[in-house]
Amino acid sequence: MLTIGSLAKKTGTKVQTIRYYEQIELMPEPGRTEGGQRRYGDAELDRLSFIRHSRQLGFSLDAIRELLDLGDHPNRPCHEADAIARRQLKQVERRIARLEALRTELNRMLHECSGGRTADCRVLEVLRDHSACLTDHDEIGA
Amino acid sequence: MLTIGSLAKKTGTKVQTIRYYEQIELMPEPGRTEGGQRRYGDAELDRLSFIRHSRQLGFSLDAIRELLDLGDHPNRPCHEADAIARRQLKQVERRIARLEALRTELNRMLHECSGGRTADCRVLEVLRDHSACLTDHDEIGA
DNA sequence: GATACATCCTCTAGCCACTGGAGGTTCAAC
DNA sequence: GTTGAACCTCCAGTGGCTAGAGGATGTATC
Repeated sequence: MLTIGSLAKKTGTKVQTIRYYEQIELMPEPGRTEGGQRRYGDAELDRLSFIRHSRQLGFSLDAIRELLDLGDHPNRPCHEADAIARRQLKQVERRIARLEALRTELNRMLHECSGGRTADCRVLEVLRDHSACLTDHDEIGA
Repeated sequence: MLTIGSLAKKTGTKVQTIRYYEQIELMPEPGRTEGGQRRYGDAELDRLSFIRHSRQLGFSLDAIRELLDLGDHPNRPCHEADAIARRQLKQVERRIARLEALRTELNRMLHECSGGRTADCRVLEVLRDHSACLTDHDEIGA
């Protein structure tokens, strides 16, 4: 039986995060001691490990909820899990493309800056004037 | 003189976002009509364009605050703006590296999945067992 | 059995950067 | 004068946690 603290340590999660997962019903309500402290078993350890690992791969909590659900039905066909992962991959690829455009633009900006007064600063100038940009970058944070 | 709606349209910002920027003092309080509606001039248009463009390049609102401040002091040396942009570039590069690792892992996961029952699903299995991963990916969302 | 003190508990609020909605007012055109 | 789009303020919610207050519990040591 694990306390919330040792479960946290084993999974690299913060204690508050575990309680948060319980609150949003991503983790089940665990058993308690007489004094009211949470105690966890192996099932919970596995579940939390799954969640954390999925988070590290960038899945949203909603996607993880779906994946956990699929894992509970071992006889269902697997293409749903596949689809979720594929969706995640697409999102990652979109983000990479976008960040690469930003990298290009930032590099160009920095490259052109000669290091004089801010009045002549290319960095500020580019930011002031979008038309000085070579790349399109319309969405924010995508 | 622009209404908040036309300023929004010109800069590709939502009306609420402009009011939000005013609230956090990123945009100044504009003049008002007798009836209390906001009216904007060219200075505000320029400032908001600068802000939006910087956001598109991924700068945080705090960084933008600094950049705007620098723009107001044309005789100060420019290396501060440079440093902010360089910091931003570093962050973008870190994110790209991290996302590329995720892409690799997701691809591998999907590639190994043969499309049977969820009980045998490689996707779920990899998520269950971190040691099946080739890459390290310890931070979340970096 | 007492004491120390790390860890646990609940509850509330905050982070970022917005976004949406309720309920009411103003502006411009016709 | 009337319509109706656009404006106003205020409040709450998003995702995914994180931090802190103020108090209770659990365990090791004496």
